[in-house]
Order: sequence, then C-alpha cells, then structure tokens
Amino acid sequence: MHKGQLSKVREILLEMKDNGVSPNRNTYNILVHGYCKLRWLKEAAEVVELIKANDMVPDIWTYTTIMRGLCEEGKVKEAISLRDDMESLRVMPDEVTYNTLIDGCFQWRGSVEAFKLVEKMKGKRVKPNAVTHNIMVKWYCKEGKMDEAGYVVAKMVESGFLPDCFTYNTMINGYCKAGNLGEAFMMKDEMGRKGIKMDTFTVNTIVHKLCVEKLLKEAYELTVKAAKRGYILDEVTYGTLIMGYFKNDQTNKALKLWDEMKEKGIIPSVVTYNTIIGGLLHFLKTDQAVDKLNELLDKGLAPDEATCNIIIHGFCWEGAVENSFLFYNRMVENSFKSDVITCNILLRGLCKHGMFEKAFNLFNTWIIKCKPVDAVTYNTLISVLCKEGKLDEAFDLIIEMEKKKLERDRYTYTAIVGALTHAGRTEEANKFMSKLLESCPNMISEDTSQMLGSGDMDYSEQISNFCTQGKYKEAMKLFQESEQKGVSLNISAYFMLMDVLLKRRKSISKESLSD
DNA sequence: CCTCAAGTAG
Repeated sequence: MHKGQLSKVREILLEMKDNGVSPNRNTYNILVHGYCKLRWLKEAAEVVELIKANDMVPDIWTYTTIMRGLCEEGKVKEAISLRDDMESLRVMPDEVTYNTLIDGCFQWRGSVEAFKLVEKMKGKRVKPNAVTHNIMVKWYCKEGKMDEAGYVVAKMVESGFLPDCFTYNTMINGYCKAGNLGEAFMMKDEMGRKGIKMDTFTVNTIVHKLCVEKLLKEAYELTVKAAKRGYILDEVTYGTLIMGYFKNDQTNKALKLWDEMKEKGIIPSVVTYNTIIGGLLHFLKTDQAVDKLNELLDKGLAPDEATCNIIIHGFCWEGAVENSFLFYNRMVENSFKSDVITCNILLRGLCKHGMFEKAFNLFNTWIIKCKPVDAVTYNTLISVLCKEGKLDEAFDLIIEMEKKKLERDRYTYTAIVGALTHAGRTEEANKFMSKLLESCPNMISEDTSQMLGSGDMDYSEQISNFCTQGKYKEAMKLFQESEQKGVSLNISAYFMLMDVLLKRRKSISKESLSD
C-alpha cells in the first residue's frame, strides 16, 4: 500500500462513518497492516485504540500484525510484551504469533534468545510448524552454519513437515553464499525430484550468485532463457542484474536494463532504486542519482536506511566526508537508525582521507553506545593501522576481535600479511599467509571461477558434454560421483548443470487461464 | 485480513 492509497482508505473510512456504516474489525486490521508497512507504528497503535473504543477486541491478526511492525523496527521487547496483553484479553497467541516473535528475536537478539522463545512456545502447547522451521533454517543460513541448517531440515521432516519452496530456496541461497555451489545444485536437484517447482526466487538466487562471480553474460542469458521458459522476471531479477553490471563497470548496460524494466511496466521498489542510486553515485553521476532519488520520492516510496547509507557512502566516495557527516546527522534527527554499515562507511570515509583520529573517535563512540560492530569495522581499522605501520595496535584490535568472536577473513589477513612483509618480518608473514590459506580456502582469489577452474577437468568436461547432449541423468550421476570424491568442477560445468535443472515451466498465461 | 525464501551497503 502506498502512502497515497492509505489516505484514500482513511477517506473511505470517514465516509463509511458518515453514512452510518461502522467499519468492522477486518477493516481496522487492514488499516493496521497498511500503517505497519509504512512503519507508522504510532498510527497503527491508534487504530488498535480505536478498535477498543468501538467496543471491539483486537483479534489475533491485529496483534500479530502490530507485533511484526514492532519487530521490524527492532522493538522486540515491546512486541513480546504485547503477547501478555493479548493473553490477558484471552486472545491466545498461535504459531503465527510465535513465529513472528521468533523471527524478530533472531534478528535483534540473536539465536540464543530466539530458541528460548521456541521452547516457550512449546511450553504453551503451541506446536512449531513448517514456518517455524523455515525461520530457523533462514537464520542458520544467514550465519553461514549450513550444517546446522541441514539438521533443522532433517528435524522438520522428522516432525512431519516436508521441506517446501521456502526451505529449498533458503538452503540454495545459503549454499551459494557459503560458496558451496555443489551443495546448492544438489538442493536444486532434490527440489525437482520432490516435485517442487522452481520459481522466480530460485532463478533470482542463481542470477545473483552468477553476478557476484562476475559471470554477467551467463547471468543475463539465464534470465533470457528463464523468461522463454515461462518464468516471470520481476523487479528483483532486474535489480540484481543492474547491480551486477554496475559492479562489473558496465554502467550503460545497467542503465539500459533499468529502461527495459520500466518499458515492461515492472515497478521498481526502494531496493532497486537504492541499487541504481548507489551505482550512479559510484560512477560519480551525481545528477542522475539525484534524479532517481527524486523519482523514488515522487512515486510515494519511502527511502529507507539503505538509501541513507548509500547516500552517505556516495558523499565519502566523491571525497566530501564533511557532507557525509552533515547528511548523516540530519538523517539521525529524522529518525534514521544508523547501523553497523553506516559506521563502516563513515570509518572508511574518514580513513581514506587520512582522518584517523576522527575514525577512532567514531569507533569508540559506537562501542560506548553499545552499537554493534562487525568484522568489517575491525578490518577497516586494522587495515589503516597496518598501512601506518602501527602493527602492535593492529594486533591489539585482532585480539579484541577474537574476544568478540568476530572471525578474521581475507581482509584481515591480507592487511596483516602486507604489513608484516613490508616490515621485513617475512617469517611471521608466511605464518599468517598459511592461516589465510587454511581458514578461508575459498577466499584466496578474487575470482572463484579461477579456483573452480582448477577442478578436475575430466569430470567438468564430461558433465558439460552430457549436458549439451541433454543427457541429464548421466550428467547428474557424474556430478554426484565428483561430489563424493570431493572433486570440484569448473564453473561452466556448474552452469551447465544448473541450466539443465531449469526445466520448462508451464506458461503462466496458460496457468491463469485454466483457473 | 497475521508468520518464513531473492536483490541494496566493505
């Protein structure tokens, strides 16, 4: 619902009142939903009061909707306390209510608290359902704990729930992010065998992975093929490709796709606007970026935290660090909730322009305010300390990082290795180098395809051949064999396999005709 | 009319 439409709804409600028609609870619930989507929580709460004032009791939908609204804003505590409110009104929380709270808990309070809620749910004799499991799978995937995610799926089956489209898409995405393409394709294959149709989510996930791997041609061709086979390309598909082309320095292609998307009548969301604004700012096309920002506002869309972060980043990128802080402060006044990404962007901006002291002050402020920091934050500071030759301080930060259970990655190691080498401490540099190699084997090279290219050529070639011949079964058999042997294939072999898995989808128009 | 899956930012 857009802002404009919501005021329409308001008018209609008033009209109803004037005509002596009193809105029922459903009418109010829809309004609550609309306000929550706009993140106008105060207004949403007012509607709840209105319900009560009209001698009605908010129902489970009213509560769940408003809880979700609260959770999305990070107000988990308030959301949870609403559960007591509803219980006192004898509106009993159901699995949907709990799922909403559990998801919010995972996001803002971490998995330990979330699992406590799952136990609480069970204690209240509300049984976890498929969605509960999917939520747990999602958060394990987000943490990169793919084994744990797999256990949840197994447990889900044990509990009598079959993995669904959500489960598979989540797992596929998780494996793609973890760099385990083999497992990702196994999941895709399993999905097909279990009779679950791939959908636009699945396609978009793969397109994203290909874009990240800088395989833009493959990504683009996949979307063309998918469209031909009846898949619907949506705003996310376009947004993903646009991001990919920008990252690949193909600005014109990105802009062309934006136009193509618009011509097709596909309406971009804030996220896609953010992508194009960020891309344009990155290539210093500030005027065009501003145009897009205005367009976003004209369409009645609300800029979000990412929009702000992207603009702050844009200022830093063009060297206007002061402006970035001016903008940041103004946005904070306007209820912008800065996050760890904001912090990292500002730190990087400061460091890049030599303002190290300010950077460390900002970092300390962040820590004092108990705002979360992450490995990127530390890497930013460690890198700058290493460049400055302040190795001792860099190592202090590494210890601090360890204390906070933040894992070192290739950024951490490359900074340290570089500094040690530069200081002539070759032996230590080698030691860290080997740590880099063992702890992040899939992060060594910028180009994963190169790494995958070192895989077994026989398997890769044969699988590719089978794929071109349409011998899907043979290809899969070889693929499984290679998996068992722990042999990795080159990226084109994975691509071929994936292509075969993208089976023809019934044309959507036919499907809707038969309805 | 309520819950879960994709894309933004180092």
